Amino acid sequence: MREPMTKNGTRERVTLKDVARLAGVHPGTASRALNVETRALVNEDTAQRVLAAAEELGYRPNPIARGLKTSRSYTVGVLIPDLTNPLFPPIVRGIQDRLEEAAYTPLIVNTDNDPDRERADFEAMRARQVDGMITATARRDHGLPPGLEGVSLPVVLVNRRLEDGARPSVVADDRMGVRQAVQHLVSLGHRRIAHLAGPQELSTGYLRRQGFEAAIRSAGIQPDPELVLTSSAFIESEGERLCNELLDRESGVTAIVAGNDLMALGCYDAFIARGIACPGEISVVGYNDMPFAGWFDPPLTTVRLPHYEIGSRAAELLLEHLRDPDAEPVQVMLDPELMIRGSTAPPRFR
Amino acid sequence: MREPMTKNGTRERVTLKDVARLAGVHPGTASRALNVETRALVNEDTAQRVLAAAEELGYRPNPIARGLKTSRSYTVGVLIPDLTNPLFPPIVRGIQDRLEEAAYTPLIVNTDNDPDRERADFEAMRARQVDGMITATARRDHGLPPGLEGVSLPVVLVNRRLEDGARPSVVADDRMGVRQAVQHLVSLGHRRIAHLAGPQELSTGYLRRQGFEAAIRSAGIQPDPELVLTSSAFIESEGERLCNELLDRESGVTAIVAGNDLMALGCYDAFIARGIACPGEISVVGYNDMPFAGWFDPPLTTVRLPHYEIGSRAAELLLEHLRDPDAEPVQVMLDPELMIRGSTAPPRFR
DNA sequence: TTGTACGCGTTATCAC
DNA sequence: GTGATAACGCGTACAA
Repeated sequence: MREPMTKNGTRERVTLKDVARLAGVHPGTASRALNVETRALVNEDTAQRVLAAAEELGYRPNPIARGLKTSRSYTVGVLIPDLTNPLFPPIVRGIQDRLEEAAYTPLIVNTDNDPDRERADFEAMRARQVDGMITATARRDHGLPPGLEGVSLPVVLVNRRLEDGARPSVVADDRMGVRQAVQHLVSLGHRRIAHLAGPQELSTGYLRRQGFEAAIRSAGIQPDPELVLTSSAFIESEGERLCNELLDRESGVTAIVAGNDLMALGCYDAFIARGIACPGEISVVGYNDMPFAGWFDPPLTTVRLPHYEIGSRAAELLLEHLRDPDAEPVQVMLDPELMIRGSTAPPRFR
Repeated sequence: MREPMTKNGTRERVTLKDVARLAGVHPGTASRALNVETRALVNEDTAQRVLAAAEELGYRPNPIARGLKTSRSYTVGVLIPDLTNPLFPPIVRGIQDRLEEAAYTPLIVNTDNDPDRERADFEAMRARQVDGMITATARRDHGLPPGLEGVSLPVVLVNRRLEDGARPSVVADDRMGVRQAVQHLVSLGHRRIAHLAGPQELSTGYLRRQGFEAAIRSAGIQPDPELVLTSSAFIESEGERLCNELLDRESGVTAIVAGNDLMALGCYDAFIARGIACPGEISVVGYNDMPFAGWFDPPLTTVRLPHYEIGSRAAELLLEHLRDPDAEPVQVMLDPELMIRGSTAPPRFR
């Protein structure tokens, strides 16, 4: 396996031309032989010669040059709020793995949920000639940053869908997830169930609240506006604040459906400070099943989302859209699963 | 702000040629005017005309074409084992944030610690003309995948350093971290301290074991080979397995330094199964301070690494190297910090 | 100071 | 079935 070397020992990058020369054919022919799409156009024997030559030289096509010609970059922009939020790594992993199969490379940026930054990132990705975008940001807007709604670039939405179904999207069924949580609590005997909702400008915060209210009604329980509090962010401190507010009202709550796991942890904080036993005196359900939620004290009952699959399906939709830009935008909705652990128990009637 | 539109409403991509035509100059001149480096070569007036034209058309240079010419992509490859390992997101975040400031884009790939895959990814990145690489894989090899050691591409190592200091690197001081853990246990009164080491082919596993043995000796404790067990992976089940093995030996251990937090959790598993109280009967220290380690039962005493800073410093080193390829490779070592929580206590002498 | 011409590595469109 | 050639968008010697 000889490879061309320079004096300093570094491998020169071997180009199509080198392969063609070694195979004794024209570069154009080599290109056709190497490309699966066009291999049929070339003689079987010569094709094999070219392939062998490419193998021997360790030839790797240059995607840059290819992109210049095809006006495709084989690159996909991925907009996520924050990689250190444990929600997103599995989603990103799903995206990457699926994309990689198709020889696409993801360009990942963190927007920190800042619309301005999202806009800037979006432009930057466009400048980099991305073939499409996957946005895992969850603001309840048009899917694209303000002012860019009309841009004709394949975009797949994650965690969010458009009312008019104008863009393909992959979401988990938040209504169903919350319903499972509520039904679980109801089956344990709870009737005074509260919801600490996430921010209503995020689709997740909004839908889970909707789902909560619907589930309460369909359980035959009289909805009580006092029992639904809304946070300004999906964070622990907000969960603690709202939980304290709720407990101050002495409304007889026996169970809480938190907007997500972090807010559930905030409830734990409040319980400890007040000396309330969980699940003895009050039950809590989280949302997301973040890593190691089963190791908390008590182990957290929560709703698990198929994060990895959400990512891989999103990549899949984008790839389909790239193949056939005129295809109908598909809306995928995946089922969540309730993980019953130690933070929920029958209510203790006082 | 008019932009050329096609019938279907999509913006055409505007090229240098369009700008030149509108400004009434030759594309070459437009190129010089647009490029900050060469703007001095062009008449002030014409430069302004070109800039105005570019602005009006919303011109964005095509990095693909530029890269083909300059063989620079303003792109950096980032090799990490697995994004869903909670260790890496903050590191990646640090890398991204710093790189973004310098208008570089990271290309992130997961190697799953598979040398073959790492090699393929590395080649793919090279094909994409990355200007440099950051590898956060921790195998104790040459820094580059086997067979690629001689490649002349700026590379910064994370979590690993070369004996000869041939590549810039950023690491946390594993020896110091383990020493802090051991000293903490010794100051609590422990003398029979065990170490469940990580895989020895990973630099982290290796160095922590070294650090443990050194710390034990400098604490004036007679080293006991019986008390050092080595795992095949940094995972919970391995921690459990080794912990059971250790306890079976009835060696009078009162404290364990686990190779990382997951292995510490494995110890928890073993304790629960055997009805052993932690920290009452035996203490455990983890490593990494993974997210929410303080929420475990008991809250885990562990060694915190400056993950974000590790990432940003690595990016910094790479950027410096890109600016001045002949600069001496810098080795950065950052200090860890012991987080004392609830899994450690004085030994109960039996 | 500006225009010309060429090349980067690849693919597409012609002839042959 | 294969070779020749142009073109993708840009940067840069070189000439003017």
